Amino acid sequence: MFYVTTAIDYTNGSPHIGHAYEKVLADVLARYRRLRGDEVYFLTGVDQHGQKVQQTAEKEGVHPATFVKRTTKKFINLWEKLGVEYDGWAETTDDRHKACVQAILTTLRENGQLYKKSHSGHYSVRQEQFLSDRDRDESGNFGAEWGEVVLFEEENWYFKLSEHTDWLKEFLEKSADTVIPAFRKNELLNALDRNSGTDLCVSRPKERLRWGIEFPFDPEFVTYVWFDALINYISFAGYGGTSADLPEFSKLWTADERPVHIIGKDILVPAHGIYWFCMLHAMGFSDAEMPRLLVHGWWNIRGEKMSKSIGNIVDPNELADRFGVEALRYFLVRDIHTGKDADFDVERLVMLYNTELANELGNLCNRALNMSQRFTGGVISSGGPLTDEDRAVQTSLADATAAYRTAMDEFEPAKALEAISRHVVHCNQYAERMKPWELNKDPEQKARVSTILHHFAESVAHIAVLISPVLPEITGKLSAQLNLPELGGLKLADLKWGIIPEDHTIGKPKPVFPRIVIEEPA
RNA sequence: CGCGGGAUGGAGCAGCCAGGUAGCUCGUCAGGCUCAUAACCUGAAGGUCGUAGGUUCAAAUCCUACUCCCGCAACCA
Repeated sequence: MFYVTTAIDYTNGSPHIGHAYEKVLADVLARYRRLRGDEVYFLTGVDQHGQKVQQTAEKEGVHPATFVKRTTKKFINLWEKLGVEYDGWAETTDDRHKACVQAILTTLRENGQLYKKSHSGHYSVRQEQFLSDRDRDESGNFGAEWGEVVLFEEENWYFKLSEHTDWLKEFLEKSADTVIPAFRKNELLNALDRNSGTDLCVSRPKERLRWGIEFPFDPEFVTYVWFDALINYISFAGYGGTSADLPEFSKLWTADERPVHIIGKDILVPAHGIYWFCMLHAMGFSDAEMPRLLVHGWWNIRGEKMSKSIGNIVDPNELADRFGVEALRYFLVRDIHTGKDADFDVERLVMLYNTELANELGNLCNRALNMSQRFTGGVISSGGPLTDEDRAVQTSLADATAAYRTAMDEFEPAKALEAISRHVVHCNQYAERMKPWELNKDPEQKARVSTILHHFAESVAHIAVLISPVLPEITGKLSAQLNLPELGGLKLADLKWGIIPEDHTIGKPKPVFPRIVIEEPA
C-alpha cells in the first residue's frame, strides 16, 4: 500500500498556486502508483483550528466554525476543479479526529510523556509563543516582528520532546531516504543540535484560545495547533481503530512501504522534522514505521517570494479558467524539479503547453491518426517486415517508458514528462524520415505505409497511458479517438509493444490540445 | 564566524551525491517539408560551467578560500 498525504492547508485564506502545486504533485504521484498497479491511499485536507483562524473569524464577526466551513469549501472546490482525487479528507474539526487526538493525549500522559508546569516570561501575542533570550535582537530587545510582547506567568502542558531528540538524531543520521531531497536532512540535523534540551508546550489555556481540541483530562486547556494538525496523518488513517468508516490503520501504515508526507520546505523544521517524528516515537512507532518526508520547494513570482503584502499571489482558479486544467497541471509538475524552487511565469505556462503538448504531442497524435484515416481507411495493421528505423522507434519507446518509471519512482514528474517528450520528438523525426505521405503515392508501398502508421498508433496509445497521472482527461480523449476504450484500464506492466490489435480500426482525429493563443496587446 | 539554497551560451533550467568529449526548452539565423493544431524536420551561431587556489592522468562535478543573489518578521506551500 502506498499511503501518501499532503500537508493540510490552513483555512485562514484562499488557496494559491503553492497549495495547488502540492496537491497536484501528490495527485500525480498517487495516480502513477495506481498505474503501477499498487494499492494507493491518498489523504489530504485542511487544518482548521488555532489562534489565527479564531482571530480572522472574529474580525469578520462570525463563529470560527462558520468561517472555517467557508474557507474549507474553497479548497474542496479547487481540488475538484483541478482533478485532484483523494481517498480521504482530513478536517481537524472532525469528531473522529478530535477523539483520536484526545486518546493520544491521554495515552501520552499515562506513559509519562506529558507534564504540567508553570512558565513565566515574555510572550508574543502574535506568535502565540513564549520567547527566550535567543529571540532578542542585538540590542537585547524583542524586535517588531514579535508584535506585542507581554510578561506573564502561565501553566501549560508540555510534551517531553527532549527525551526523543537523541533517538531522532541517530535515526536521521543513519537513514538515507527519510528526508527527500537529501540536503534538507542536513538542515534538519543542524536544527536538532540547536533545539535539543527543550520540551514542547502542547497546550493553550482556554482564556487565550478557545478554538481547539480540549484536553480530555484538563478541560481548561486546548491543544496546540501543530500537535493537533500533525495527528491528522494517523487519525484519518484509522489509528486507534475507533471509527468504522475510516481505513484499517495497519493496512495503510506499514513498514514495507513507508507512508510519504508531501510538505513544503517551510514546515520541515521544526514541525514535521522534529515534532512529528518525536511524537510518533513517543507513541511507540518503530524506526521502520517512520514516515518519509518529501519536501518540495516554492513557486516564486519573478524571482520574488509570493506574498499577500506584495500582492503577487497567483490564483490557481483563474489560471485554470483561463488556460485550462490540463495546461495548469502540466506546468505545475513540468517546470519545477521536486525539492527546488522555481519561478512562476504565465508565459512559460503557455509556452510549455503550446510546444510540448499542442505542437509536439498533440500534433503527433493528430497527424498520425489523420494519415491512418486517409491512407489505410483507419485500419491499423503491422504491415511488412521491420526496418532499423522501426526498431529504433520501439527502442525509443521502451527507453522512454523506463526513464519515465525511474523518474516517477524518484518523485520527479518533470523528468518523467521529459522522457515522454523525447519519444514524441523521436516519432516526429521518424515521420520526416519515412515520409509516409510520399510512400502512399506508390501502391507497391502499401504494406510499408501500414507498418509506419502502426508505429505511430502504438506510440500514441502508450503515451496516452503514460501521461494519465498528469493529464487524466487526455487518456480518455485519446483512447476514444483510437477507438480503444480499454486503454484507461491498462497498468504500466501492460505497456508492451502490440497493445493495438491487428487490423484494429481507429476513430477520427480531433486536436486534444488546442493551442493557446494570447492576443498581443498592440 | 547564525542556517540553508543558488551562480552553467540572450532567457529559464538539467548535469554535481557515485570526476572522463557541456545537455535540454525557449529565443536568434539559414534551409527543408506539406500527413498535421501557421504545426513538423534539418543545420548554424552562441558557454574560459561566479572568482582564486588545490587534489587528480583528467574537475561544471571533489577540497579550501572568497564574491554576488535569494529565503529565514507578518500574509505564507
